[in-house]
Amino acid sequence: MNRAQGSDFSDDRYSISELSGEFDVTPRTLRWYESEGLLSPIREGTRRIYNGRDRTRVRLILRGKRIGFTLAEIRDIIEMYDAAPGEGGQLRHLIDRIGDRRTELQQRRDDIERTLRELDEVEARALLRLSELTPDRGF
Amino acid sequence: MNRAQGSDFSDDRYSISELSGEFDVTPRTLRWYESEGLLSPIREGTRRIYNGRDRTRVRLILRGKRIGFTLAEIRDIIEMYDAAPGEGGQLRHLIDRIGDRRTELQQRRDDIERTLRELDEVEARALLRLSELTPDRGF
DNA sequence: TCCTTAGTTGACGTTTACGTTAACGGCAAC
DNA sequence: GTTGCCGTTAACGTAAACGTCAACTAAGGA
Repeated sequence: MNRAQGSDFSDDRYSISELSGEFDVTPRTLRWYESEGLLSPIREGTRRIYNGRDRTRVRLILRGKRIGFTLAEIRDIIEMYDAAPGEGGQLRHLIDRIGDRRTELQQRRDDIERTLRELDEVEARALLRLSELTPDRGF
Repeated sequence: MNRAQGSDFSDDRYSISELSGEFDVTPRTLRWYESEGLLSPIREGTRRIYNGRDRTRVRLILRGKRIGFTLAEIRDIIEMYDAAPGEGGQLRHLIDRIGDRRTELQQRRDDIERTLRELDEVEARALLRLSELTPDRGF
């Protein structure tokens, strides 16, 4: 297997400014995510050291934000990602939670596609009016 | 054309409690949307009277919120919907704005689909572990 | 040794999108 | 005429997600 290359290796080391620089967020933001239980960098003395797993999580967090989830929801989703094997009841519960999130996500996706189609219409009308305004002189 | 039926008729009349009840938001929320320039019900004395157009807008607003837009962004989008015919420059500007929003929406949709696929994987692993836990006794 | 750089912990400030009283107005019913 | 009921404005409160200092520390160079 091919070392590094942005894959999720736990022994990669990033300072807070490296990681915040890479994702274009402030250090404050990463500290906030940590205080909300979304990241848990190890400490070296007093300083935070992030690893590849933290880096992956930051990516997931930012994607979650783009989708419109709150940090609490994002935490909930990420926790499902690395849920321990667990016993039967827990597994069934996990599967239920996944189902709920899937329903939400599908709803959002449908909302987005409806909006996209509406924008298509608005654009089509605008293009039509534009073509009426600037008659085609056949160049 | 077929009267009423929830279509966008401007002479439909709704009180604030009717409209808020229908969409399961509080009156305060509708007043807030008005203060932010998203709704503009007429007044009868001091009371607000909403019409079919307002009703449609509430639907659009709530959909925008589900997608994760702020009210300012939603206002921006809705304003594009009923942009006046306009002259050439304005039309071209409108078309640019539509392009920007489309890019955003597509990005969000992609984020959603990535997340959906990840949840599928998590679910598949959970189902597998579950099946290992509860051996199929062939009933 | 002193300086710079990078990082730390508070703690208060800010924006968004409402929630929550408070105090009042109008009108129909009793 | 007063009791509800629905509505109004005004104003302060709140949760989320950071921004923005301030004051301090620790490590590494010149």
